[in-house]
Amino acid sequence: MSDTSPRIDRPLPRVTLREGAAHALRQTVLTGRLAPGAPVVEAALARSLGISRAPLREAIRELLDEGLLVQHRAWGGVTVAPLDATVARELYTLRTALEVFAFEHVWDRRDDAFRSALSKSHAALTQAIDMRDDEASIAAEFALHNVVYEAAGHGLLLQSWSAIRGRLALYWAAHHRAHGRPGPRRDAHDDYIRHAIGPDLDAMREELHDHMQRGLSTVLRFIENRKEQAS
Amino acid sequence: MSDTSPRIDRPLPRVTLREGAAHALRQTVLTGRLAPGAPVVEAALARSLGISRAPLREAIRELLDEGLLVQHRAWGGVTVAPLDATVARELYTLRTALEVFAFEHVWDRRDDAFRSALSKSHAALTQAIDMRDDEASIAAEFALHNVVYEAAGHGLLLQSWSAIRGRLALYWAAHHRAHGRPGPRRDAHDDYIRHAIGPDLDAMREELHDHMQRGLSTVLRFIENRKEQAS
DNA sequence: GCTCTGTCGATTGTCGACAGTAGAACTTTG
DNA sequence: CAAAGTTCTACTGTCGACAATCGACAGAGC
Repeated sequence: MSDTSPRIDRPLPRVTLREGAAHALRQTVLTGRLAPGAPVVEAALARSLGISRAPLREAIRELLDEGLLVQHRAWGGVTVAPLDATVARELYTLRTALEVFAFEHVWDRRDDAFRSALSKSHAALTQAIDMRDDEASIAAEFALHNVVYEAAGHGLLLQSWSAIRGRLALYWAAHHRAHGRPGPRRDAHDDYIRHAIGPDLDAMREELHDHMQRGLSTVLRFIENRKEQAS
Repeated sequence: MSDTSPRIDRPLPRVTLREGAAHALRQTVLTGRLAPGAPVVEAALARSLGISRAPLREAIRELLDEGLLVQHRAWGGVTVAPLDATVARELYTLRTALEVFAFEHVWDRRDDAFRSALSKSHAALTQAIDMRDDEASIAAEFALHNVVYEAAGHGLLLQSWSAIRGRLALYWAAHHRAHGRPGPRRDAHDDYIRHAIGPDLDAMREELHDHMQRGLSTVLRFIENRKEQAS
């Protein structure tokens, strides 16, 4: 029983309107077309997407769980999550813990595929920075860290990381729009990669704390500037 | 401008059908009235709850995010999450990391209120075990660990813990129904409390790893027995 | 003038009905 | 009898309309 049909890598995603709406809404938030704090009105949004409110509501619930939208109480309406220094600090401290955990898990299982994926994504990040493509830089940085989380082979960890990643993207994207130069510095990940491939796990732990601390400082400075600019 | 109106403890909860349905469905899963692996059919459930499918669907999405339900693909139908040894291992390893993180955060801020809440919930747990009230034992153990997560004052951590807690409850509840004696051993948390109040953070870290390892072993044994019993 | 109350418009929460899909049951065909 | 094709059915995904709720505003009463 040979199959004459061409091999398909994976069944193409039967996309529902809810999934499409969630994706579109996510992009709208991350590109800032809906600014932090802006109200999200169901009827208007549904009309603009050309769908009914039912699937859109489910998509909104999805983004609420991701932390990109917030709802204060029932019938209160939902808004885009505002930028907040406390949340930013929590993002980076928890992210540090998760990434340390990821490295502890992957450490003894690091193979050539891991090292190659790491340096490959690092090269892509460097190139994106060189080309002054800020949006690509952000995506590349996510991809770089994603390599580690994927390699850990820990489903629950991956899920927790995803929950954080969404919020993080919100801050980076806002930063990106505010300045012309939003992406990470060109050499920001050199030490990170070096230690990630190296032999010393403790050194990697320390590097992670430093790396995150630097990232957090940048975000906090941005938030502070933004606040006094608003006043 | 003194307020003459009577003091109200808290604004009465404007509960929506979606919230009510989510709560009811969660209880149904955790009490095993819907066993792991069982299909969840919208129309039937909505009828039995006396509501329409729209709010129920949103409630189902909520439980999907909590990991209590799973959906393989669109139009595939959702089922109660099955018990799985790999997921159990992930639950306990990640939980260890989170709880270590929580203690690191709270360590220098431990005050009398913290210590009192801890010993209080420990007493409640011991009492529930003595009274052979298994359901109360589980609730009390959650409450005990919750004290730590709350005290850490880290919103994002609390959220990650909640995501894990739901799944954990699924395993504990199944274990609870299978055996007559499901709750933790009477002295299982003695060392935990002692170190949590004590001066040595490193000792607490080690105790956490041991504590979780013991819990994981119990759950894994249960899953294995369950599997061969099914065959 | 100030406070309270009733009303209105806008928005969210809910409903019943319809359309589309996947899998089971059945029929056909070699 | 087995394999492929064809209905059938139960279910999920989607829709438009209705009901409940909130915030703002205007008018009544003091």
